[in-house]
Amino acid sequence: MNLPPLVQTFVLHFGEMGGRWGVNRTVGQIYAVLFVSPQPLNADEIVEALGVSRSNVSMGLKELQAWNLVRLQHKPNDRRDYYSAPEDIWQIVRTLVEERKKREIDPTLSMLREALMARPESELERHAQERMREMHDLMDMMSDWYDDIRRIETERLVQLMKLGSRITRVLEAADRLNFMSPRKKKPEADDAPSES
Amino acid sequence: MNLPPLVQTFVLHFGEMGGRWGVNRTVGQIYAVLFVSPQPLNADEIVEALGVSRSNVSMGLKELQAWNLVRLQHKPNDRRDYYSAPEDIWQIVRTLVEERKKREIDPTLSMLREALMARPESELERHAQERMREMHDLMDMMSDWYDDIRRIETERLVQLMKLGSRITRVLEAADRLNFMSPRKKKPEADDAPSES
DNA sequence: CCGATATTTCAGAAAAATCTGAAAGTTCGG
DNA sequence: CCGAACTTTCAGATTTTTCTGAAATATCGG
Repeated sequence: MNLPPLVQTFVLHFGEMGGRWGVNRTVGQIYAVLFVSPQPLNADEIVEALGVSRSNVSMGLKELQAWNLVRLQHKPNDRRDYYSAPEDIWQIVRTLVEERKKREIDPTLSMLREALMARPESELERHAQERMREMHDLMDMMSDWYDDIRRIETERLVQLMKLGSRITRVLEAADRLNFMSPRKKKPEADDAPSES
Repeated sequence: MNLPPLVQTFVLHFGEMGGRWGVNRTVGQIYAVLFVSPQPLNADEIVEALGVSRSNVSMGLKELQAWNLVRLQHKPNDRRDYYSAPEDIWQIVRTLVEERKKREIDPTLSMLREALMARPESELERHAQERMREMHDLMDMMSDWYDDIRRIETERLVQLMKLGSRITRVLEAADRLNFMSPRKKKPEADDAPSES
């Protein structure tokens, strides 16, 4: 591997982490190199940087394209393909979340939906199905939530995150202002309208 | 494998998914079985259900304990260990997020912090470090955000999720009402944390 | 169409992970 | 302290995943 130590540590770490994130080590390393590179790189430059085989890089780039994590571009008078990671790191996060949802959540949701159609034949199955329903409902709600907030623009998202748990105070205000649809919250002990 | 078809599909699916989530197939399957089981199970019952070796189950259960995903309990007049998944599915989600953060985010953050200390020796390193800083800042913010919202109680979280993107409307109100006071800077590594 | 340049495919090699059975370890009542 | 009932450990077998080199395929300017 032919990289300055600073970059090498970063690349190796992403290689390791890649494993936990559903891609192999090489794919993780390729992405790390692209991420820190000031310009787009072609496949041979990546081979040079990482010291893995050309074919391995080719497969890795293909996988990164399947994940929508890299952009392919060309230089004038150069037939080679050049790849880069998006400038905007928030865009990267969005893509990552989107793709992981597509690969993990969506298939699980559809498996659960199928399972919930079946008619339980025993008490054991009845209980199992009950648990699956809980899981389905939770994931379904998260899925809806994601579909909703993914449309919020980045700056607003940052604002929300910085607000953190103080959001709940805002939520109390929301209750009072009836921002929320049908659900009604039980009022706290309040001195204004006391009966008995 | 000795399970009703309904449950079997669920268990096999979680075996597959387990791989993507940093645990092996057997661990995923064990958890699936515990999740749908009406009572706690002992190791031999799991062996029976999944048709894998006793030692494999033993290692799987050990790993699930390392993830804090199972509870160990005992029955009167029975020396065997009985395992169960928590009743509360939200508790399961919280644990999963907590542990995944611990294993993926935290190590990455500390690698990045290290890398940001180094002095860049070239333009290439300078740019790489710049990108790492972007990544660090984003992850750090998410980490702070998580530390903050994890303390919100479940019911409130559900309320927030149901609110979805309408939260931005509330946020506009927040701007006007000046809810956003200057945020307390998080304390640096300090081993004598004071009560909230 | 040719030859040069570039990329992809893929069968088998290499490496990594998972799983197993046997043995060792632990804990208990008596 | 013993033996029965359980659990854990671990070296090697098995399976799965990853990686490579060689061959095939594609694309371009001339």
